[in-house]
Amino acid sequence: MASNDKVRVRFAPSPTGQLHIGNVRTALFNWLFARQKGGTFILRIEDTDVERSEARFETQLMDDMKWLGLDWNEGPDVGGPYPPYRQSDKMDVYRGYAERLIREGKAYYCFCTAEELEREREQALKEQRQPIYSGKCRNIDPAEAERRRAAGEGAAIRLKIPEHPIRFHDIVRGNVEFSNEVVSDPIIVRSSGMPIYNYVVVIDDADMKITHVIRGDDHISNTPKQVAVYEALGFPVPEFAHLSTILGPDGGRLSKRHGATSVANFREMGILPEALMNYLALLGWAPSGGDREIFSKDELIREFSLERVTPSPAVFDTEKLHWLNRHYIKQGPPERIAQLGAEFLARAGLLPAGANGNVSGWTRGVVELLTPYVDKLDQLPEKAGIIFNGNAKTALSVAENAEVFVSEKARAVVRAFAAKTATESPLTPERFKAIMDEIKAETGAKGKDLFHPVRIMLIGSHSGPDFNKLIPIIEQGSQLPLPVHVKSVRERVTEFLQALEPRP
RNA sequence: GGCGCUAUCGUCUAGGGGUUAGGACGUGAGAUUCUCAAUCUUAAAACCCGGGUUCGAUUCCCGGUAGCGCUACCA
Repeated sequence: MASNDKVRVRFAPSPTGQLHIGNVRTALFNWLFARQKGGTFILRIEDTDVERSEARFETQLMDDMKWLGLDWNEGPDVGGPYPPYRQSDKMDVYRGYAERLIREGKAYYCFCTAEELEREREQALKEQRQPIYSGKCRNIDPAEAERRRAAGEGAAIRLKIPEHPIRFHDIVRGNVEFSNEVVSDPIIVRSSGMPIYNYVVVIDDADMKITHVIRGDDHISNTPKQVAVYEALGFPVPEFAHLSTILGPDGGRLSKRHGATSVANFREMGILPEALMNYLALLGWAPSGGDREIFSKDELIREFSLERVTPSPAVFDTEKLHWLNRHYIKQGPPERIAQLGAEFLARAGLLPAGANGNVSGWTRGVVELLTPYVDKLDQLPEKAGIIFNGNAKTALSVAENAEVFVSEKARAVVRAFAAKTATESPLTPERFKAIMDEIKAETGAKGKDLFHPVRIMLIGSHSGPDFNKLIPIIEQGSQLPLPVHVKSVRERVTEFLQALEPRP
């Protein structure tokens, strides 16, 4: 291909379900390639399977792509110079090309019924033969075929596969060759008149001047058929790049039984789009040197290269995705992370619903306090339990906690803390520190013996965030009108002491 | 069954005719912190098997094995 030819690539999903993680990875690689080359990224909807295609999936798919940050230059919603961008709107075009192929003797009508073909296939399998089409209708005289059709006989259209091996170049895998012995004349138009994927995909790619076909490697065995269509139609054959499959932990194709598999799933879990993009890019691609893991969108665009894409399948590693997500949660703009985190808290009923716009300083503080403890944002409400769900009895019912108070010293610490904070409302971190120092001196407790009892009293666990950050959050929260009341330090202390040492 | 694709730590990968085979996630240990998380340091951990080519193969070639895909009037 001439170097001045503009790169044109496409992502061509079928709107038959949620956007799968493997498919977005394909979309991402197409997009990165296009953006790097200053080319065009096209979105095309492949909905020739009317049985399974649904409009709602098409809308969601676009939303998911936008969320990830993938934008397209041409598509069903934005148009472009080679419309239509939805296959169902293009039936007459496919029909026209099919008629041309028939006229030129490169395709023929096949009158075999589905049942007949099924029987032939079974027979071939039983006899250990290649289950390919017999070619029975290949040599029917065109005039005869036309007559039978006119008489109302149903017929599909088949393409004649050439008598030579079919080879093509793949950027990821090198040269690939298929013997024509194993490729039977494929049906390109059903007897119902609906064209078949392997046929329309070629017409669309050719019509849209696609220069590089980047797609999943489940298409690799279909490629010879498609190359045959290109050649029959006299279209230039594009470059191919077949991306490996994404596997689940058990080595099987990543599917629902492995858990989250769609972009929507990850979004709902509170995976940041930049984390997902970064992770997906690393699944099958690595920069030279291979010693960097963190890539911003711009860095990916700059450094991505199809030549460096690995041909081998990759197991999806949720742990690594979480690691990247934690990284981006920590590194991301605090405003934005707080906003996103607040949405999850609001959804759980902990914050007023519709807290859109900018979140309050307090909410931001809550998110920042809890953020080091989560892999993904949907874990925030549970972690926020230390702020919203303080309950002394529950805390003491945990064996680990109860054990601490077997010690008289621990009880003394708690009593002293209660006495000293009785008049402190709100308690400040400075006063807290001073009080703890006093208790340390008075009771002789220090380190864990000093802090564990207090921590259990305040948040129901002996581990948790830094008191200096925690206490202001609790005290301020207790003053706020929230759907779930945040107990103040005073309330917590009183309640806890009552539970620990009930007094009439 | 046939055809195709693939094969480096548990996982993602870098590398490449001679290397202490590098990085990251995860795991173990240590440091730090009142604790946990985070952070930092550190350790263990890999070239699928068999032939061939070669002075020398993890690397190149062939075969095997395994995994995955295709083998549709699905996409």
